[in-house]
This record gives sequence, structure tokens and C-alpha cells, in this order.
Amino acid sequence: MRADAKKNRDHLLAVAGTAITEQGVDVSLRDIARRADVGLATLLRHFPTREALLEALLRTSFDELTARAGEFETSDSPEDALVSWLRDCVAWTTEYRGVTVLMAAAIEDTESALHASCVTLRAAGARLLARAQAAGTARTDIDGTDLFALIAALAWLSDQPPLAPRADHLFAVVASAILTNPASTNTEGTAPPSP
Amino acid sequence: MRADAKKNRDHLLAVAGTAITEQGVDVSLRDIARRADVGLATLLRHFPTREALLEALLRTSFDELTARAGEFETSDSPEDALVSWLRDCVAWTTEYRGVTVLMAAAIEDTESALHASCVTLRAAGARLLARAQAAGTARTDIDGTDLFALIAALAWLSDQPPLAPRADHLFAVVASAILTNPASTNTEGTAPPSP
DNA sequence: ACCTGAACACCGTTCAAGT
DNA sequence: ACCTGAACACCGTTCAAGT
Repeated sequence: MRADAKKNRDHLLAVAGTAITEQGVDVSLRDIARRADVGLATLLRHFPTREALLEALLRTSFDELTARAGEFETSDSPEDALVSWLRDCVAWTTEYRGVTVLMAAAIEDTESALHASCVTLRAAGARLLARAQAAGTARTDIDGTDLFALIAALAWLSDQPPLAPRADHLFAVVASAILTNPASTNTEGTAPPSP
Repeated sequence: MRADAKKNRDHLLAVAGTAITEQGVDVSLRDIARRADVGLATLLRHFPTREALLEALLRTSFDELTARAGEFETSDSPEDALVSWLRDCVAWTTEYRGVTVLMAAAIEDTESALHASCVTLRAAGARLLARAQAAGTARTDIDGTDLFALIAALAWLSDQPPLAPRADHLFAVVASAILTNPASTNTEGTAPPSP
């Protein structure tokens, strides 16, 4: 890449970062280009889609979340590890207003620039879930995709201003549903609702 | 209202209904006007905002859901009544792709044309919840607003094509969290997580 | 190689001019 | 009273023309 091109690219990423923090991921691309003193077409050649721009911007964060899942995998309490990591995921998405919708769309769209990162994230969660399930502290009728969907739903809640005040509480409610109730080691009769 | 105005209004509502069914609530208003062979400005005077158009279109459905909650209030099992009604709510929103976001925004926006309907819906859910709580079969650390948020989150899930296949299952998971586990009537020691 | 302005086909909003 | 076309300020996409 030519030096001036790299300079443009880096500058665009910096400007996009602040613009998205201020206005959310739906911010006008034209506006980002304007703020970066660059033609709109220049932005679009560096980042052909909104998803491509976000991917470049969020790659570091994605990697951090995946790495943290790896650390949690060695912790003593599989269920605490799972819940703590889920909480980290939800907290992270709230920094990028609107990103949940794009991630939900990207998880099955192999053409999306965000696809690989989302799949990696789901796999990291699936490992933590499997460990808790093996330890008998997470319900066994859900998988990594269910977990991804629950994170997305809770993150979406945090993204809606009128519902956001309840997001933390509802996270706890959903977390309690993921963890099998230790009080009911039910071997018979009182099986929890399953699909 | 003049006869020709009423005719325009009714025709616009009919066209909007099919357009929204096909393309979701974000369908272009210009497109609806075009399909109705009417000027865009005409549509906007009958329905000054997208929410106003939706309110006119969904009022019947809102009323039906509220009425059904009333019927459920007299049923034998408060917990079955609550869960069945929640299921009806989620199922209904899936008929109007994208409506969940507008409802979440409307619940605290007194200016929104959808505000009153959303508040009524929340109150209907709150009554069913209170009845189940009084019967000791629903956790007592949530209220009508939490319930509204959970419905919205589950409806949003159903609205995301990649996550939709898990929506029914995850509804059951969340429902199990709302209903206190009958196996753990925990009087001491194993209190469920609370905020 | 890389950048850019301009044209394009959209969108919702507003309003003066028609019937 | 009610309707409408046109102007407006946006949006993302595309591409021929510049350096």
C-alpha cells in the first residue's frame, strides 16, 4: 500500500471510531468521509461496505473477547467463567450502538466482513458453555448458537434507551436460566422445561 | 372527514398493510403512496409519521392482545396464562417485521403514536404477572416493564433471520426463568439471584 | 496507484399552487 | 377541505477523469 493511501486509511479509521462512538454504527459514511477531509469514494474503496469498516475497527476488540474466553477456560468455576464472559460480551457491544443487528445478520452471512469474527466469538462461547455443561452447572439443552442469540438479545436490550435500565437485571434473570438451578438436581419427576 | 378523504385513507391503510407484510415496517412511505396511486404528501397528511400509520394499522391487533390478556386473567393456572399470553405477544410481532424496535422506542416516548398502545399492553402483562406472582409461581423480582423488555427481546430474536430458528426454544428458556422453579421452593439458603 | 467530483436513484419533509 | 407536484437536503453507489 502506498504511503498516502495508508495515511488515508488510518485517518479514516480514527475518524470513523469517534463518529461511531458518537452516533452509532448507522452513522452516515458520507459524514465520516467529510470529517476525514476525504472523498466519499475514497472511503468506499478502502472499505467497500459498512461491515468492512466495522470489521477493521472492531477486530482488536473481537480478538480481546476471544482471548478472554481462553483465560476464563482455565478458571476454577466453569459457571462463573461462563457468566462473566457473557457479561463482558454484552458490555462490549454497548460501546458500539447498533452493532448487535449487524452481528446477528453476519453470523450466517458468509459474505459479510464480520462473519469470521462472529463465528469465532460463537465458538469461544460454545467452549465455555460446554465446560459448564460438563461440570453439570449449565443446562444441556442449549448450544453455542443459542448462547450467541441470547447475548445478542441482551445486547439489543441495552441498546434500546427505554429498556436499557433493566438490561443488567434481565441479564441476571437470563443467566439464572442458563445455569441449572443447583437446588433442583432433579433426577426424576421435576425435569425443567425442554423444547 | 370528506368522502374522498376517507376513501384515500382506507385505501392507504389497505396498501400499507400488504406493503408492510411484504417488506417490514421500514418500507418506503413513498412506495406505499405510489402503490396507492396517491401523492406522498397525501399519505403524510393522513398519517404524519410512520408511527401514526402503524398505530392505525395495528390498533385492532393491540386491542385483541389486551382482550386476550383479560380472558387469561380468569383461567385456572396463572402461570400457564402468563406464558401463553407472552407467547401470543411474541408470535404477533413476527407478523410485522421490525415493529419491535418501534415499540421499544414508543414505550417511553409520550409523543409517539404507538405510546398509548404499548403502555396498555405493558399493563395487561403486568396484571397477568402479578397474578402468577401472588400464586407463588412467578419470580417476584420482575415487573411489567421487565416483562415488556423480555417480550421485546424475544420478538427481536424472531425478527433476525439467522437467530429466528432458535426463538421458540429460547422463549422456553426465558419462560422457565420467569416461572419460579417448583422444585426449589427454597425457603432458605438457595435464594435465586436478585438485582 | 490512488484520489475525486459529479451523476444517479433513492429517501422523508415541506409548501405554494391547484381543484 | 383536500390533494399534488416540485423543491429541498439528505443517503449510498458508481464511474469517468484527474494526479
